[in-house]
Amino acid sequence: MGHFINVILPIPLEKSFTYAITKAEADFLQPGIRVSVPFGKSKIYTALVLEIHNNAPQVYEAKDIHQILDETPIVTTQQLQHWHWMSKYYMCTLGDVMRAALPSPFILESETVVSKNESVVINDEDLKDDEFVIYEALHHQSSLKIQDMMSILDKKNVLPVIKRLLEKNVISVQEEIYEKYKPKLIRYVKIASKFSSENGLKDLIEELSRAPKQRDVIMTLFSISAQTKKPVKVSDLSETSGASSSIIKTLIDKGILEEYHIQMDRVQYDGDDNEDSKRLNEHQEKALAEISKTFESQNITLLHGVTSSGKTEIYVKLIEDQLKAKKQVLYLLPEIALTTQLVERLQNYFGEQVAVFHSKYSAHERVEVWNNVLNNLPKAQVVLGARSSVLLPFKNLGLIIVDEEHESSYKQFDPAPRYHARDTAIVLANIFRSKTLLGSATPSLESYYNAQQGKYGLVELNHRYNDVMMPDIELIDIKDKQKRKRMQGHFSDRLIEEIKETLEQGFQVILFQNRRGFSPIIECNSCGHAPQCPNCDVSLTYHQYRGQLRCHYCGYNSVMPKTCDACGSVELDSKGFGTEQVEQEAKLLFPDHKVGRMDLDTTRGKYGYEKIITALEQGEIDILVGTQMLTKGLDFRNVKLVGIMNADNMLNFPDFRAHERSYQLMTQVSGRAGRTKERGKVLIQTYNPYHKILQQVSTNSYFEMFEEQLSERHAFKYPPVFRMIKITLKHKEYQKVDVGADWYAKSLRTVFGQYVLGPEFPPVARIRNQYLKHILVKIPQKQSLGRTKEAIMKINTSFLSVKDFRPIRVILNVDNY
DNA sequence: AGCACGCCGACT
DNA sequence: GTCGGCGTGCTC
Repeated sequence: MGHFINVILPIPLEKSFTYAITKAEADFLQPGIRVSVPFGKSKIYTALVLEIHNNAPQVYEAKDIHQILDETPIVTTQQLQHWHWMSKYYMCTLGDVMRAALPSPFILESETVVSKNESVVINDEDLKDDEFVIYEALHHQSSLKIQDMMSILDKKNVLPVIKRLLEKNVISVQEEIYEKYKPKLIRYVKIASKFSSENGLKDLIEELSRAPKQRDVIMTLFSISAQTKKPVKVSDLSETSGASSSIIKTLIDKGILEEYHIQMDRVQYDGDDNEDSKRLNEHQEKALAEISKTFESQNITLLHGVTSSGKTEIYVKLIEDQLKAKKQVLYLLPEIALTTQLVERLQNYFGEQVAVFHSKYSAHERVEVWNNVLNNLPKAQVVLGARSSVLLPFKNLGLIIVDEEHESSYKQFDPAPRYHARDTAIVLANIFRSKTLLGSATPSLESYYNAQQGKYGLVELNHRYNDVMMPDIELIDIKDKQKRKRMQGHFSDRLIEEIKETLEQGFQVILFQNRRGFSPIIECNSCGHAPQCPNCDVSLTYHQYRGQLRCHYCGYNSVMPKTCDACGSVELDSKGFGTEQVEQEAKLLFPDHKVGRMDLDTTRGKYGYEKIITALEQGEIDILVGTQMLTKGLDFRNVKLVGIMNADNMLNFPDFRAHERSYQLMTQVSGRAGRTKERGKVLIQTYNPYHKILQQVSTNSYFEMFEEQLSERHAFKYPPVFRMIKITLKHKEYQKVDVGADWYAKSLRTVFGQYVLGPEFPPVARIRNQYLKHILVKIPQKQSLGRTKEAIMKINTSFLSVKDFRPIRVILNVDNY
C-alpha cells in the first residue's frame, strides 16, 4: 500500500497537491508539519502537510517529497480549521492564508546555485563574453547564486547563459534551500581555564605587563564577573573596558580568553516586577460585572465606553482572570495604537507574560513570538498584537479582546487573504469555545447593530475615568468667518484665540487635518493645468518639505516645477491644504512655541511614532499637527485643546461610510482633549455647521447617529443591513477592463439582478499604470452567503476561461468595508 | 505565483 | 541572423 500526503503550497492555487512518501515518513508526519517538495521543473517549495492517506492519485504519478522540515507540527489543528474558514469566507486559497500566517523564515524557497565543473578543461575561445565572465568569476568564488550572476552581468535574464554553460559542461547547478531563521547568538567570554586559578591569573597579569591595554581588559573582565557572577557579554566587556573588539580578538586568538555563545531571544522584556492592577471605580466595576454576566449567555460582547472611560483597566481585570485559569489571551489593537505607551502599561501589570506582535517586527522576531505562542510558554500568555496576530498558533486561548473595534485598519485590503481581524478573531474564539470582547468609544455600525439584534451582548460605560468631563465641542462656521475676513490662512480667529489661551496656561494643542503634504493640487493660474502622476489618474500633491510633487498612490515624485509645464506661466496656485501647510501656518502664528507634525511622512522607521509621542509627552512640542494617526487611543495628559481644521473633506468623501467614519474620527480626536481634571475644548472648523453629523459629534450623541445612519443603510441597501462583495478587475489596458467588467457584471446580473452595482470606474481609475473597474454585489440578509459565493466563483471560472479575459486580474473582496 | 516554452520585432 | 519581449499553459 502506498503512502501519500496532501499539502498546501504557499501560492494562490485552488488545489492541494499530493506527494508520495515512505511508510516511515507516513508514521512520522502529522498535519501541520512542513516538508520541502519539488514543484514544477526545478523549484523546491515549502509545503504544509494537510493530511496523510493511502489514496494514490489516478491520473498522474505523485512525486516524492524532498525533505521533512519539522520534528513536530508548527501549525496547530485549530489553525488549519481556522485557515479553511478564512479561505472559504474570504474567497481566497489556502495558500494565500498560509503565506499570510507563517512568518517568512518558515517559508523557504530553493535557490539555484551554480558551481564550476573542476574536471573539465575549458578552451577559453569556446566561451562567449558573458559566459567567460561567469567562468572567471567562478575561479574566485566557488559558487554563484542567480542574484550574483545578475549583478555580475548586469542583466535581468541570466538563464540562457546558464543553459549554454551547462551544455558546454562548464558548470553544474544545484537547488539549495537555506534555513532562513538563525537563533540570535550572544557572544560571551571567559578567562581560559588554565589561567583561571589564582596563580594562573597572577602569571597572566605579569605576562601582559607590556601590553597594558590587554591587561586592562583582563582586569575589567575579572571585576565584572566578580560583581555580577554571571556570564560576561563581549559587548559589555568592550564597553566597560573601553577596549576595541580587535584587542579582545587578540586575547581570544592568544588563547587567553575563551569565546562562547548562548542563544537569546530577540524580543526581551527586562522590566521591573509586576504592578498590581488598579482598583476599578464603581462604573468600571459595574461594566465588568455586566460583561461577565453577558458572557454567560453570549460568546461576543461589545463594550461601548466613552473616550477616556478606562476600558483598558477592565481588560486588565479580564486578562487576570484568564491567566489565573492558565489560558492564553489575545489582545488585538490597530497597528498604530500599538505604541510603547500601551505595551509598557500592560507589561507593568503582566510583566514578561506579555508578547508583542506587529508589522514593524523583523521576520526573526516574529518567528520567536510564533514559537513562544505555539509552545504555550509563560512569556506568551498575553499576546498584544495587530491584525496578523489572529493568525498565531494559540494552544489554549481563553479570551480575545478587540480594542478600537471600529478601526478600519483591521481589514486587510491588498494581498489576499482580505480578512477582517475582528471577524476572524470571533471565529478563532469559537474554535476554542472562548469569548470575544469588542471595545470602542465609537462602535462600528455593524457591531452595534449586531448587539441591538441580540447577536452580541452590549455593555455601556458612559462615565469618564475620575469623572473628567467630556470636552466642550464648538463648531466654527468658516464660511461666515471668511466673509467677515476673520481668517488667517486656515485658522479662524476663534481657533487662534483658544490656542493662545491654552498655550498661555501651559497646556498643549493638537491640530487635526486629515490630509498629508502641503496642498493636494497645484494648479496653473493662466491655463488651469495641474500636474498629474504619470502612472495614476490623480493630481500630484505638493510636499513643501522636500520641494517635491508626490503621488500618494504609487509613490512617484518629481521636483516641484517653477513654471507651468503646459504654458510656462510662473503663477502656480495651490488648492486645498494638508498637514504641512497647517504646520507652517502654525509656526508663523505662534513663533514662540514649538510645532510638531505627525503623519505618514514623519513617522517612517521603526521608532518614528515613538519619537514624536515622547517629544509631546515631555513637553518638547506645544502644538502637534497630524492626520488620523493622532486618534489612536493615545493618552496625552497635557493636551487641553483639539482643533479640527476642516471637517468637510471627510464628510464629503464618496463612500457610504463617510458619515460614520467622520463621526468616529472626530469623536476620537476630541477624546484626546482634557484627559485630566481640566475640561478639554474642541473646535471644529467647517463650512457647514448644521451638518447632522457635526451636531451629533458636538452633543456626543452616538445612538442618534447610529439610528440615523442605520436607516440610511436600510434605504440604500448597505451594510450592516446588506452584505457586500466587491469585485475589482485590473489590467493595464483600459479597453480590456472595460469590456471584461461589462461581461462580468452582465453574468452576475443574470443571477443577482438588481443587487449588482456597476461596473464603475473608481474615482482614481488608474493606479500604477493599471486600470481598475469595480462591481459590487449586495447580499440581502435572507440570501445565503455561502451560495452567493459559490455562484460568484462559478461566474469567475467561466470569466477566466474566456481567452480574451485571461490576463485580467480579478480581485474578490468580501465585506469590503 | 513562478517558470518554461514558443512565437514575433530591433539590434549586432 | 540572434536577443529578448511577453502571451500561454502547467505545476502533484
